[in-house]
Amino acid sequence: MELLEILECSPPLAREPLDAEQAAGVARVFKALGDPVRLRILSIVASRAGGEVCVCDITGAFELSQPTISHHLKVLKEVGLLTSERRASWVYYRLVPETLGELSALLDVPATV
Amino acid sequence: MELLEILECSPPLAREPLDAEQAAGVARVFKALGDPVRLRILSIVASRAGGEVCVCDITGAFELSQPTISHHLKVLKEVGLLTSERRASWVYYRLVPETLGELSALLDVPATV
DNA sequence: TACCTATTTCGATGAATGTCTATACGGAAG
DNA sequence: CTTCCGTATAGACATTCATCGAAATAGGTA
Repeated sequence: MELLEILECSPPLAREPLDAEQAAGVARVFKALGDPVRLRILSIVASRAGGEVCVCDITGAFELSQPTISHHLKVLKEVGLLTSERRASWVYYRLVPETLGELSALLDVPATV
Repeated sequence: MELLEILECSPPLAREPLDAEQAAGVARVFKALGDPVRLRILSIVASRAGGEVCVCDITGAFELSQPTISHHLKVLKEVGLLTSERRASWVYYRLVPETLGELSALLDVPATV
């Protein structure tokens, strides 16, 4: 169930085929990345200097309703790409760099030669 | 329209936010990766020593109908992850390592420190 | 030309997804 | 305690997607 564990146990695509369970876990994460809005949200959070972004900062960057943004944040959080913390009235989202790093390693190609 | 070009022009997520056009292009590729069957197909092709895989070899690895496999191959090909070549009666699929490499770079995190 | 085989395309169906509006929750301030 | 602000959830709707069976296409062979 722990997606990060599945990612850690999955070999790079170029080394050996994924089994069904690994593929199912990895696919969940990529599916979360397969939406333009979520990609932009993730890049906003990932590139933020302090590492934290308030939800209100994100909703301001899109023409979408607040619940829609909240839904996308939830999806990114469920697959382990983001975490959230509430402080006072605001909720701050933060990147989980380990998850992103595992994905990057999974796709890495060992030099085309 | 060239997805590989879009990938090449898209900065790593951790460096700067994607604009709408970049996000749309990148999302198409990740969406293609967001299916367990396609991930397994891609890993089969990517890890194959000779670099080439016949469609008949792929269908044998799944419990799915042959047209379904063909559909997934088409999706992977449309986003630039695979290419195909016909020789005699058989079609051989091959990985496009540049596309995978661009994706890996996009997700790369510069060391969490 | 006709035939065989491997592959792709077509049409349909049930499930999943993105978006919205309306509502509920949680903390802060009068 | 009541009200307000920011955020999350619930329900609904239209669209997209994965899968299948059946039919069509393409290469090679004779």
